[in-house]
Amino acid sequence: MTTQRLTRKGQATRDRIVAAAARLMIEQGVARTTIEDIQAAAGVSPSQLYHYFPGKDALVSAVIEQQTAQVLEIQHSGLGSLDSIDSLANWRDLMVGILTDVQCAGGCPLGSLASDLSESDPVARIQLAGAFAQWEGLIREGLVQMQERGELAADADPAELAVAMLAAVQGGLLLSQVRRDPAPLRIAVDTMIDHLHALTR
Amino acid sequence: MTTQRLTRKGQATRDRIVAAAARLMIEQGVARTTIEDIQAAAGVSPSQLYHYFPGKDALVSAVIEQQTAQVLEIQHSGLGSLDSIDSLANWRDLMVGILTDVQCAGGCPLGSLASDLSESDPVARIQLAGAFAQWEGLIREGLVQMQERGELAADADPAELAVAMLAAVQGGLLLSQVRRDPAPLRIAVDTMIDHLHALTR
DNA sequence: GAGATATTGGAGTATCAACTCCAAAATCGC
DNA sequence: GCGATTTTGGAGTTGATACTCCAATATCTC
Repeated sequence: MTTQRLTRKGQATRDRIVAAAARLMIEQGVARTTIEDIQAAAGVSPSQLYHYFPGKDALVSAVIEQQTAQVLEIQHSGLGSLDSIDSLANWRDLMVGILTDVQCAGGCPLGSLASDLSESDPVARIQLAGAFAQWEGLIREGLVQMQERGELAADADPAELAVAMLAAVQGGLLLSQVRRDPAPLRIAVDTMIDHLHALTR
Repeated sequence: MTTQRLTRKGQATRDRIVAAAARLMIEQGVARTTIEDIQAAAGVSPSQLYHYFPGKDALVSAVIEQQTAQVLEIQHSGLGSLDSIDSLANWRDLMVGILTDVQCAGGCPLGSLASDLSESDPVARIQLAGAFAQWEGLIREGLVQMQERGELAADADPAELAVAMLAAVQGGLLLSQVRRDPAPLRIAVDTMIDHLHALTR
């Protein structure tokens, strides 16, 4: 009902604010990102920002929502046709490529926010737990499909393997971020792919 | 030379400050931790804190140094006798136990600091990269020993496996922190142990 | 195109956080 | 014990930050 109270121009302004906030919060952390930074980056005045968001918390929530959608979208485009070891390799290349494009800066948007907010914002923590659950679900479904097609051993546990794969992605991204080198992500994911491959025999 | 200018009492005060700063910075993030918070937690006055540290940056550096030593110490006690798949299982239990003790709060001290500081403090990033390199080296050496004893396939690559294992630990800790559930860490590390086990055949 | 509503500009405020200063007290070497 | 040095107390300063307010303007609906 309140959704339609936004004009086209208003929606554009709101989007611009969220995009600027996301970039800054992920890049330098939520606490280090000031409202003034966001205003400058989005090119808006204080009254504009507070017209669309009651405060910083609401902005954080909007950023998490937007980043969740974006990450799941990318995952979907990479995992959409997950039906073989080869497609997993493509998926790895997709992530390594994105990471290389940004010179390994920022790590995983969701991972960074999770590490940043888990202990200081319980609401955000739960929101992020949901995001990871969706991501994990996407991976699990792919593995189940592989299993149904006989490309994965029948006694393998897709649920556990999905958790391990997501952990490899997150841990690999963190190590790559710290070292400014895409190798850790590539190695971590490759090792998990090898593991799946071994389970196929 | 300046090292001996610290009295026993002074050393105790300094240690108290670092311990308080470490707890707060890891728990709620560096930027959210104020000097005043640290003063209160350590029971010291502003002049005391600034007597031992020129500013917040120096305090961050001291915290990283202390946490690195502590994590490597724990790893050493768990990895010291790394000579079999069984000892890896004990190592996993050690980490899961520690995580459970703190109700999955905080994640990995080094991982939290790395995610927090990588983009905003280049000096800290390099310091943390060194810490992870040491940790990785510890794991790698264990795997090399296993390989020499024939408990790991000769064509396995201990260097890559060590990176993958560390990524599994970091990713598992992050997911466990977000979900407040030790299972992801356990599953991620177990999956890597399974992988090593498979490579033994 | 007129009126209701959404959007915007920009000055202002109260609070908080990092850091300073100087003098008093405790500690150490001899 | 005495002098040099380290350690401590606590008030104060400067700047930043989240958020407010109100009037002016643009945009939609009909």
